[in-house]
Parts: sequence; C-alpha cells; structure tokens
Amino acid sequence: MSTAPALGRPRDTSLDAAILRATVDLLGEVGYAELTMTAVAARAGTTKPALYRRWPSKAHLVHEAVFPPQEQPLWPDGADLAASVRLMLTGAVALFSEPTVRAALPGLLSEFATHPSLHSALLERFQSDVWDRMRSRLAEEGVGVDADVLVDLVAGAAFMAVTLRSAPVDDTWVDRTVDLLLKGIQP
Amino acid sequence: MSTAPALGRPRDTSLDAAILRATVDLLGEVGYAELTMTAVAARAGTTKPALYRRWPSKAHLVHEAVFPPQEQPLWPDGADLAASVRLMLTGAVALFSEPTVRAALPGLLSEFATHPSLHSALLERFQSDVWDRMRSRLAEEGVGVDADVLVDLVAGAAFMAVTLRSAPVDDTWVDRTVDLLLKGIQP
Amino acid sequence: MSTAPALGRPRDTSLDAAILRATVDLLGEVGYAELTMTAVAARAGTTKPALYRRWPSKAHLVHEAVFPPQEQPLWPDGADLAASVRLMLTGAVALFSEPTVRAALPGLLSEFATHPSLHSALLERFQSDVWDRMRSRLAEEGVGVDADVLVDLVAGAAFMAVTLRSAPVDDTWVDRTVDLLLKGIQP
Amino acid sequence: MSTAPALGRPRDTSLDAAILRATVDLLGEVGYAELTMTAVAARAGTTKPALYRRWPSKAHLVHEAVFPPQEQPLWPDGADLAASVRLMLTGAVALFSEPTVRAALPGLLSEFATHPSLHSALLERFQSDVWDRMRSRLAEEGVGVDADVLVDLVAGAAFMAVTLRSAPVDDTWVDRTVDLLLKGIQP
DNA sequence: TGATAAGCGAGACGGTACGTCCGGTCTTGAG
DNA sequence: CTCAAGACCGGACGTACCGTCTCGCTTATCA
Repeated sequence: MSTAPALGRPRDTSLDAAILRATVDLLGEVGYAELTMTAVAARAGTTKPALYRRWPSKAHLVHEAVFPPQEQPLWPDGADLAASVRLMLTGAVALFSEPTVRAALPGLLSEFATHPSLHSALLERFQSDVWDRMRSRLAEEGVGVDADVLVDLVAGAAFMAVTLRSAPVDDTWVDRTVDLLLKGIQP
Repeated sequence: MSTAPALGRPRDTSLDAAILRATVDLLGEVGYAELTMTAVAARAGTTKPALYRRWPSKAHLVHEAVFPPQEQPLWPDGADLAASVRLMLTGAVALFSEPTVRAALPGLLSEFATHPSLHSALLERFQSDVWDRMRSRLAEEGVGVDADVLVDLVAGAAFMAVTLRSAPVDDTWVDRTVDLLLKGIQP
Repeated sequence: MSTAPALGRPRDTSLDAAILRATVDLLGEVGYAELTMTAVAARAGTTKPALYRRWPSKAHLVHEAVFPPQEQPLWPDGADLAASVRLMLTGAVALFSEPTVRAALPGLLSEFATHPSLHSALLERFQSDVWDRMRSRLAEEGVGVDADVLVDLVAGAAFMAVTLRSAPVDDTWVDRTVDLLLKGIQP
Repeated sequence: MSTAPALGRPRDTSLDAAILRATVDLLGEVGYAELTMTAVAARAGTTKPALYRRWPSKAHLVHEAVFPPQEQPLWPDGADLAASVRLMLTGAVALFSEPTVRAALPGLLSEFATHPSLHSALLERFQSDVWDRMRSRLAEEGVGVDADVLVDLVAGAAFMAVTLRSAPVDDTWVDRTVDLLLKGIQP
C-alpha cells in the first residue's frame, strides 16, 4: 500500500512551499474573504492551475497553510490535571490569537457547509492532539468528566473571548476561568 | 433629538422587507460564501444599487437579516440561577443550530477584520440581551463569578458543539455541561 | 396667439445661461459621448431636474448650447456668386472646425433616429441662414442650379474635409474646390 | 511575418460571429446611442468580458461590425470618368442609406475625439477602396483634379443629402449633382 | 391684502449599464 | 502521462449615471 509510482513529470515541490507561504502572507495582509487564488498565484510566482492541481478550493489551501499536518503538540501536557487545563486554555488562546488563525478560522468554518471534506479534515487534524489527549488525561486521573464537554468549554471560552468579544485576554480572565472549571470538575 | 427631516424621495420600505427576506432565504439555500448581492437583488425583485444604498456590504446586510434589532429576549430567564444557566445553554444551542444562523455566523466573524463597525454592531446587538442580563442575574444571587467568564463558557461550549464539532447536542451533553458549570459556580 | 400668462414662479433666467455655458465648456473638455447631465448640473451649480425642466434630453440641451437660435448670419454674402460660394465654403469649414461644433455635431446626428424633433429643429435652424439665402442668391444671378445640390456639395465637402478626413484645410484645397464648383455652375 | 504561436486557450470563433451579428441587429433596432454592450452580450449569448477581450470599446465593435475589413469594392469602376463619378455618387448614397450605416456612422464620428485609433482605422478601411482608386482613375484620364477635392465633394454631397437633410435622393438630384461635377472637372 | 396654486432648488430614490476582477477550465508545449 | 503556463469564458462586483419623485420655499395671480 504505497503511493502511486510517480508517473509522469514530477511535481515541483518548491512550488508547494512558495504557494503555502504566499497564502499565509496574504491571509495576514488582506484576510480570508479578500484572499484570491489569483493573488496567491501571483505572489507565489506561478499560475492558478498549479494551485488547483494541488488543492480543490481556497478553503482547502488555507486549511493546509494555516494548520499544516502535525508538527508537534500545540501545547504541552501539565504535571497534573489542573496544570493541563490551564495549559490547554492558554494554548487555545494563543492559537486563536495568531493573526493567521484569526483570519482563517471563521472563514474555514463558514465553508463547512459547502465542503464537508474540509470539516472532517479539520476535526481529524485536532483529534489526537486535543480530544484524545484530554480523554486519556482525564482517564489517568480517574475524573468522571466527559472529554467532549470539557474541551467544548475550554476551547469555546477561548474562542469566544478572542474571536467574538475580541477582549484583551489577561491573567485575571484565565485564573477565573480555570478556577471555575477545576471546581466544576472535582468529584 | 429627532430624526432627519426626510430630505429627498423617501425610501420604498417594501423593498427593505423584500431584500431581508430574500437574504434569509438564500442564506439557507446556498450558504454565506455563495450568497451574492446580485442573487439577493434578483430574488427581491430589485437591483444592486438598492442594496448598497441600504447596507455598505454583504456582511452588514446579512447581519441585519439574521440578527434584526431586538424583538424579544432570545431566551427567558429561569426561576433561579441554575435554571437560568440551563436556559442560556439550551438557548444558545438552539440559536446556533438555526440554519440561517449556522450559515451566517462564521461568515460574519470572518469579516470582522475588514468591517470593524460590523464587529461592534454584533456585540451591541447582544450586549443587553446576554451579558447585561447575566451580570444582573449573578448580582441578584450574590454569586461572585465574572459574567464575561460565564458567558464565554456557556456560549463558547454551545458554539463548539454545534458549529465546530457539529455533534448532535443531546440531553446528556447539556446535563453534564450544566452540572460542571453549576458546581464551578458554587461558592 | 400669445404665450401662457406666466403662472406660478417665473424661471430663473440666470440658470439658463449658466447651464448652457457649462454645457459648452464640458463639451470642449470631454466630448459629446462623455458629457453627462449630472456633470452639467454640477458645473452650472444647480440640479438635474432644473435641466430636464428646460430640455427633454441631452441632445436638445446640446443643440441649443451649440446652435443658439439665430444671432447673425454664420457668414456674410459676397459681392457676386463666386465670392458667395467661397465665403460659404470657408464659413462652413470654420463652423465645422470650432471645437464645440466638432464635438457636438456628429453626436447630434447620431440621435436623429431617437429624437426626430431634434432633426427638424436643426434643419430649421439653418434653413433661412443657408438654404434660403443660397436659393435667392442663385435666383438673383439667374443661375439655373438647384440650391440643394450646391449646398450639399459645399457643406458636404467642408464636412468631409474637416470631420471625416480631419485634414488641414489650407488655401489650396479651398481654391481647387471653389474653382471646380464655379466651373460646374457656369451655364 | 506570422501571427503569434497561439499561446493559451484559443478564442471561440463562433462567439466573434455571434457578437458581430448581434451588434448589427441591435444597431438596426435601437440605434447607436441606445446600443449597449450588455444587450449585445445577451443577444449573442455570451457576456461582456468576451466583448471587451475582443474590442476595447463599443465604437471599435460597431466599426468592425458595420465596416468589416474588405470584402469587395463598395462600388464598381465605370467605363469612363463620367461613369465612375456617377457610380461613386450612387454608391455613396446607397452606402449611407443602409440602415446599419445610417445608425452607426455619426456615432462613430462622434467618438473620434475619444478614440483616435478608431479614426485612423476608419480612414484606412476606405483608403484603397475610395481615395486610391479615384486617384488612379483621374491619373489615367489625365484630368488635373485633386482626388481629395473630388472625393470630398462626391461623398460629402451624398452624406449631406442622406444623413443631414434626410431627403429622398432621386434621379434628378443625382443627375444635377453629377452634371455639375463633370462640368467642373472638364479642362 | 391674504389665500391659492404652480414652479422652483434641492436631494435622494429605483434601476440600467458600465468596465473590471476573479473563479475555474482548456489548450499548448516542455519534460 | 503529468507538468507549468497563458488565455479563455462567464459570474459577480461596486459605481456612475439616468430620469423621476418628494419636499419645503418662493412667487404671482385672484378672491
């Protein structure tokens, strides 16, 4: 079960990198809605067909540019559950605050209806890194809390504060949110 | 403090209604990204300039169509804080689950960077209905919890479950989430 | 047979002048096709309804601005027929060479199909000044040449040279054309 | 001296024909001023960009539609100079009387100021067919008359009679005009 | 002299058409 | 057999302008 035997002319891998970089740059400059395939192609020094050969739509291209497949965990595990929750919350805040993610994420969400494959791809991208890790962490500590519920609360709060309220997320907010969650988790 | 003295030809109010209705209908049919001003104008039986005279962009039009200024509270208050938290959570789930909101909200979020006025308009739309009510509710009950923190958690969890995870939000999820939050709130 | 008894507020005659002047100025600056009622109104310091109250279309406005009703003959009569023909030819060349006429005349011609009243108005404007004078001149001299034929030749040659060929109309061209015509007229 | 090596997707030649045909049809129906690129595109079953890819303006499109590059002489040569002059005059009358030409020509003239390239294109279109032929005809017969002068008179007279005066051009007018010209040409 | 009625300047409206950008596809020639 | 590149077709954009409508004010005639 290997990939195809590389039939025909091999793809120019330097183009992939140039296109992804151009996408990230332009996302930061003009945002998701104003990002055009034409502009990406021009910035990357190539043409639109080269883009469409690699990704079926702007949404897929942005997805790969902003959430490249797994490098390392988005945030480290903590020594205990309390530390893990805090690290996940601050990690989510940091992630959603990155200019590129801020520009891209709502745009990607809005295209889920049109591109279901994109939806599952994004979920899979974070499955092991977020839900699976949280699930095993809770099991280790013997805490009877549903991982989905906790992840929804942690990630959702970060998303709301950063993206919707656009409030400055300071230590006070983090402390209070973590306190509430930890008290709610306790048996 | 009265409105302007109505200079020039007055606007055809039947057009406003037709345009908003066409916008809602098309949002449900094609989604936010595929929604075009041209199609809205055609469906409403008018033309693009009539749209741009009323709203400066697609985002503003969708905002008013999906979140018309205040009619009645999005969800009722509960008898006590526990009931209120549950009602807010189920209310947020119901709101985010409405096909029109589901189609529109991420699209609107993605345009905040381009249209800051839209950002503040959306926040103001929900300020009194959500944050202010929650703040006074917490004060009444003498609970020392920050309203922002609680609203972020409740609304964020609903948003994550409905929009990102797209999971079927059943009673179990609601019960567990409410339980966690209430335990976290307790003094 | 008098005009109406001037009911209601009388028209502001200073506006007529300002509008006509603005029309002439703009014709010279942007040409007939690019001339807009909006721009004329703005330049004249008034509004479009004031224009449409006075003239039913751009074509009618331009007609009156460029060919105001009779002031004095467009060219003088000559001492004899030879001189008259030469004066008419040079007069026609001068008229068609005026920047405003150059800009307006073909535009007006192109609107004859749409505005028949304009067609007859333009013909009447020149009837007595051109055809009638030429007709009586020929009769005086006892020359058996049809005035229509001669006017078509003289004015047509001037129009062709100035407007279509856009050639520099020098004395040589005038001499040769007049010579040919006079020889052709001789009995 | 060959054309470019046909880079990119070749143009759909059936569109060229459909657009030119739609232009001619609409010219006859609504005239030059009322002719719109939108209507031409719709009638031709295509879109505006397809038009602008081929012609830079309505004027250029109409020019090619009404005066397609050279098919055959607009009128035949006559056996002698007298016949040639008469044939040119009747030919010019017939040309200017064609509904399409009548609708288009003044409109084109009015755009010369804005589109100088159109001016030269129109002159070149008729150079060999009108001026060159007349010049050589006069040389053959040894007649010392300037071709420009004669063409201005013949074509100008036809234009005046048909387009400006809009008179029914009968045999009498033709006979008298030709008589005058031939007498004027004689040595 | 005061009421009536029409024309006025002003400004915004509903809608047509504009000229352009972009999405997505096709064709050619190179590798 | 695939690639890179360039031009194509057509959907949609956001705007300028057209011709009209509504308003409040001004002006002249008539009661």
